Amino acid sequence: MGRREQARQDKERRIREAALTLFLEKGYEQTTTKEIAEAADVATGTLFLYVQDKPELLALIFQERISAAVDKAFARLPGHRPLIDQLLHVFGALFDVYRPMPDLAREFVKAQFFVRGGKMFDESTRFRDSFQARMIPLFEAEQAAGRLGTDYPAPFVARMAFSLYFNALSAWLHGAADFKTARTSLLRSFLEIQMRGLAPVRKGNPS
Amino acid sequence: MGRREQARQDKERRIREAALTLFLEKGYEQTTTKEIAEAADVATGTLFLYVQDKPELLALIFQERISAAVDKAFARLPGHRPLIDQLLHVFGALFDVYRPMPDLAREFVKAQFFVRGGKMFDESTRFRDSFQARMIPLFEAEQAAGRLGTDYPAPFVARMAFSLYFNALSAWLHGAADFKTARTSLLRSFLEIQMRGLAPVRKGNPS
Amino acid sequence: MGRREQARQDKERRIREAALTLFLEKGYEQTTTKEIAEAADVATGTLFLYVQDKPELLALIFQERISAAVDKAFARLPGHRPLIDQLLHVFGALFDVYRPMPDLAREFVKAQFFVRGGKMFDESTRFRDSFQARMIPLFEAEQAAGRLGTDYPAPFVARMAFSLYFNALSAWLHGAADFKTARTSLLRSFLEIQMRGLAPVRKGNPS
Amino acid sequence: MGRREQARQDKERRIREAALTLFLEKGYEQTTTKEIAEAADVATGTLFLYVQDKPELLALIFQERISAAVDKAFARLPGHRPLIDQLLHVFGALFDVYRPMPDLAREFVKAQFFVRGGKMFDESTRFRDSFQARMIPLFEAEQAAGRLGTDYPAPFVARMAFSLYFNALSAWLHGAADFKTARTSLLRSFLEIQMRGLAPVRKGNPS
DNA sequence: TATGAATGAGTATTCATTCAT
DNA sequence: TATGAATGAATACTCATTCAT
Repeated sequence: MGRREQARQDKERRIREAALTLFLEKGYEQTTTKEIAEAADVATGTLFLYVQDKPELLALIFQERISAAVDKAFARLPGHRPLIDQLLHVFGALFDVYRPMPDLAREFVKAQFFVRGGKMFDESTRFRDSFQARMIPLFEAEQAAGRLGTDYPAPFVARMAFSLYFNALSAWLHGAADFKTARTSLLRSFLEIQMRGLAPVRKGNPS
Repeated sequence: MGRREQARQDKERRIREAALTLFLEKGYEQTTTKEIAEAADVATGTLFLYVQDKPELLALIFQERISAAVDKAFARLPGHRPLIDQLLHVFGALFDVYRPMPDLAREFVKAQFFVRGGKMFDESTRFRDSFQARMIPLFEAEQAAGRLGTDYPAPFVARMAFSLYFNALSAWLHGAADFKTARTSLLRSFLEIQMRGLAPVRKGNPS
Repeated sequence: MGRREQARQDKERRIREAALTLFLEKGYEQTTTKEIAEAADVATGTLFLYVQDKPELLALIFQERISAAVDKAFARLPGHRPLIDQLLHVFGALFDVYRPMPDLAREFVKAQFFVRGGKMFDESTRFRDSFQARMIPLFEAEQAAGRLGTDYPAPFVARMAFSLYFNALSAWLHGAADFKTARTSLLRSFLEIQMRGLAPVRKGNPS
Repeated sequence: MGRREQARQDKERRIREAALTLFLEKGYEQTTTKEIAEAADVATGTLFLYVQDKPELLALIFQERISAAVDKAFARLPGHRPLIDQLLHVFGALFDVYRPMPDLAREFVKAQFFVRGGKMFDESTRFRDSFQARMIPLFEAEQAAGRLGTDYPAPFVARMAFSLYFNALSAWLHGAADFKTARTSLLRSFLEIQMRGLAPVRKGNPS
């Protein structure tokens, strides 16, 4: 029971590590699946029992990190601080996952963004959905506290926030902004404007 | 003089038309440059006197349409209506360019978005810049009229607006929203929120 | 006792049926042994306890049918009719086995005809031999009755007849003749000529 | 003018020779197209400007030889001798083409016999047709001379003769008969029987 | 008998692009 | 300008078969 499963997990770990090492060393395109299999000490065919195709190796690498980062970010959420800081805290955690490997990150984002259909598309959709789902309560709480208007439903708000994060991330990945600018000022400005735009309409507002 | 130039333009037109026809018929990847050359009735090598590489054929197809659409959109700008309607008018014109060929549009966006360096990257950057430059006056006018705050400079505002447009477009291209929803309600909501978030802080506002 | 054996036969039947179904549905090459195993509800490895390799699945399908058809054909041999009708009766039975699945038949014939060595080659040789052996008495009887010359030994005659059958079959399988033409007129003509060519030299024949 | 064409023919020759050499050295399957290209001193891609696929390299090798052999055989036809000797003369020429390279011949025959559609299928059909067409006059002459019956049209007779040749050839290629037996006695017997079977019905024959 | 995870061989072919003419 | 023959890089992935359990 444990034996079989353990062997499996061990193999997957070796594959993941070999892929990461080689991708960082030689770049994604320059690395062949055969090399990865060799480095992981499995047969070429075995690799494809663990992933469906090469791009999925990227997913294998990032999804684990992203999951962990998101879990940690939500666990340590600075709930006493303004919403915008909480958002920056969470999105910043994502930025930090990508930071050490911008080239690979670009490949990963590209693969997720432009591949249609397939396991990877599904997983990326699932991630986005679940991520947004975890943000919704934050917006709902803000609405309940009267600090956020209710003209737009919380899910829509979450989605837009994610879009803004994605734009800031892209700006960095494509060289339009350096990491710090993108992660801090660009993202913050985007979210500030969004939050302001969603502020509740004050009663008795002099027109 | 005109003779030479005319022949040249005629060839380019044939190439552009052949490329479009074949791309729509068989898809971008499935179409070979040789086929396009044949359909355009030029030699294989001649094709590359008119474009630098295959992706540039996509650009050839879209840039012309986009330029025309943008020029027309700005020429017919409904200046008397609220800014948001003007923005929707302009961005909507871009949506309409892509509408008849979503698959090709996805390829084009992908090529522009994820290719780094090269003529195409430059042109795409130039387009974005010039497009945003044409929007800046709109925002400046709005600021001058006191309908838009000055916390954020107009260029930044224009850039964010473009990002929101791009997100709405992507939502359609990736099947997250149908065309009408993306072009109309999604884009409008995004921009509404942005505009509200950028509203000037009213003086004498009771805090 | 019966239990074990019955289970075995049941599995083989399931494998045979799954293979046939899938081969007809998707074609021989397009069907994987894994799919067959799944459809037969056995493990991938189990399949290879029942056949040695993939081509043998073809044999499994055809040999059963062919054996039955040949047995039946010889059992119902129209012994009172001319030899040529008896031959057509027997060869026709083979044609009828292949008729419902020409594509698969082509694969089978190819595998038998061009694979050298191996179990399948042996079985195919054995089949041909035994089949010809069953025909030999027919020719011998004809010779004994003085209706067939004795210049060529009956085994040789049987072999040539089989060759002619094979040619007619091939003509159909390769599209040079439709089924009916191949099975009826082509085969009949071939055999008629052969039989005439083997007619006994009449004594006292005026030269 | 001659320059271009000459270069082309030279390249084709080099490819053909390289292919033959390597096929004989290492076997058809064991030889890679890349090796052939290298040996012929052309780029890998260039190879495929001269043939459509690997099997066609076989055709390139054999068709030239076969054409030459057939032309020569018909040119030196022993017209004064019995038809059967003329047939053996022609078919024997084909046997002799294959003799020095039985393994390659088997591959070639297989490729021709079992590939459906494509350039090779067409060429093989064309060859068979044209070959049979050249034999037809022989049979017609025989019919005109009253040495061959007219029950079966000459084209059909030619076709059957070809079938018999093919069977004898196959017998050799598959090890059922050695070369000499197949080429001489097997083929001769087949044709003798056929010719006798097609002998004219003698008038005034006592029934 | 049965399982099913693991193996690993194995290369023809395309096609964007160039460059000698 | 135009031609079109020539170039050559470049690898992910399948799947029949095996074998440790």
